[in-house]
Amino acid sequence: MTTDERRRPDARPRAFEEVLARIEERIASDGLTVGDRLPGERQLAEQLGVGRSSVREALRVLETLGVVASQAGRGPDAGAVLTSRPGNALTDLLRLHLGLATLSMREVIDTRLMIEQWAAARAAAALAPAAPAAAASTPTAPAPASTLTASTLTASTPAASTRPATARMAEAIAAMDAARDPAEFVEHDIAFHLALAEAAGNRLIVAVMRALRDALRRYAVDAVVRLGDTGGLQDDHRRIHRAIADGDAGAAAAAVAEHLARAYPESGRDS
Amino acid sequence: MTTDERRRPDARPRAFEEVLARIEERIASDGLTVGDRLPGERQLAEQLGVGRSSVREALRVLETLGVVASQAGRGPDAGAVLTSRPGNALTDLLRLHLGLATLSMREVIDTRLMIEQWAAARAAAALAPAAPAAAASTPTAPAPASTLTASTLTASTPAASTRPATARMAEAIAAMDAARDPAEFVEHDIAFHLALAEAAGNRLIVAVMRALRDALRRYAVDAVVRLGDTGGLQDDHRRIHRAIADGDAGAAAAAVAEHLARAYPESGRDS
DNA sequence: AGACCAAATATGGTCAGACCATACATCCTG
DNA sequence: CAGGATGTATGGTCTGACCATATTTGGTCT
Repeated sequence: MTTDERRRPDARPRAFEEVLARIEERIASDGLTVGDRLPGERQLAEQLGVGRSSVREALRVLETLGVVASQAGRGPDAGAVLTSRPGNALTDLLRLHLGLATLSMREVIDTRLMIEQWAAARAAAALAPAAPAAAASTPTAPAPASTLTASTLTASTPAASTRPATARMAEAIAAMDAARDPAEFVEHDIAFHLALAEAAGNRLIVAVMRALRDALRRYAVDAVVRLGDTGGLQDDHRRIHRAIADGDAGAAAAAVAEHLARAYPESGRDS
Repeated sequence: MTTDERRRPDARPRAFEEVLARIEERIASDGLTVGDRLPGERQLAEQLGVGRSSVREALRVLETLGVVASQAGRGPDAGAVLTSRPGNALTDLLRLHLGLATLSMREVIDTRLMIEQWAAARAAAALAPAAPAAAASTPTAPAPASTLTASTLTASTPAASTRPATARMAEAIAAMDAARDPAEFVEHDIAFHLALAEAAGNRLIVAVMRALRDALRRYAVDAVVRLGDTGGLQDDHRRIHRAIADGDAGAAAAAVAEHLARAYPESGRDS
């Protein structure tokens, strides 16, 4: 019984893979960055000595990975432009693999818990006035995390990231107070926790967090409905926000842990 | 300023996107799982009323996301088969976005640190209640975490996951002792840390960890070369392994923290 | 001149058909 | 019955054509 390994163990690379490699190579060597345009499909095909369809397959892969975006027509924005949207790829990845039962909801939730706690502590530490004088740690505070412009990573919410993350957390809390139904509440809840992740200043974490929350959206709505009262959750949110704004990493982590225990009471086993 | 948002704000879906949706729908409704075959490209094209090239683009996307694998020829394994390899997608994602400077090495490393510590504590906790016996012993009871068959997620190392994760950790330590050069050492070091992640029993974490380590491979080799002596690292590895085998979450987390401080002494640098 | 409208053009999106490479299935032979 | 020759289904690739879209260009009218 072939466990695996049978899939293309050696096989000579397919044409589109060659194209993929050449484009990646060109990005690295020519120092192309976000916003730059790639040659047109026809031109690329001729340059690389392959058919246009192979070029298109390669571009499709790059688009899936959030590296390029194509636009028809003419002008500066037309053609394949280098972008930077790993978020969608992660979201698709989670959704599909959850559908295939390769991943369980439990695993996704656990991962979210891990990130949430780390991000809270990290965000608080980034905003802390001065280091607690702990030898052999934290050399030079690199740019106040919240200054980080994660805009290039935001998937479809362009408005975000214009203000400090802590401010957006406060706004999200207010919006949750005003929410009229669970779905709306969850929407702002996601914004709150996303802002929390951004406050930690790590774009990879933000992208993963966004994908996780997207995958858990429905689940979260059900949880809110089941809870009924969102007062406790809001108390938690306020406590988390305050701890981070105060730069108290310990309190932030503790507040998040409490919040998650409330939101995901059943430490349900696998599935 | 083109903040964003201009890219396909509404635009009617492209043919391959429709195909993608239909295939995903079919997976969900027909309850298809890993190992099942999809109809041939020509047949799919006819069923969905699109050209074969559109079907191929959709399949390319699914292949990129690690959901299908195609094989030419004839027989039971030919055609597009549902698989489960999110790992490659994550690896490609990281590599490309690192190349585009969308992500910095610092962010990747920080993420790795987060996962590593969480996994260590989690792995220890998973082994704590039931069998606090020695490592690589008593594969009897269905140990909560280590029993998890992550085999479906392993990218290209099919041999793994056959034995308890703690046993593989021990083997990796031995292999590192026998390593003759930094590259070889790092190879087994990756195996060690991957086994650690697997011991935590979360396939998503394992997939992410694998991608992170792949992205950091070169960086890790340089670090080992710079360090010169690997004795300290090995002491750490042994301490981590023991703490996990003993089910001591606190000690495991502490040991990992120490190890990482040693492996990544400085935290500047990016790119 | 300036404003406005029409044609040219560049670019991705899509399809149809052909042919090749691969690998199993089938059948024919000895 | 063994073993090779042939058949065939499947992905891989190329070519060429045409459509849709959006900018660029240029001409025309006021």
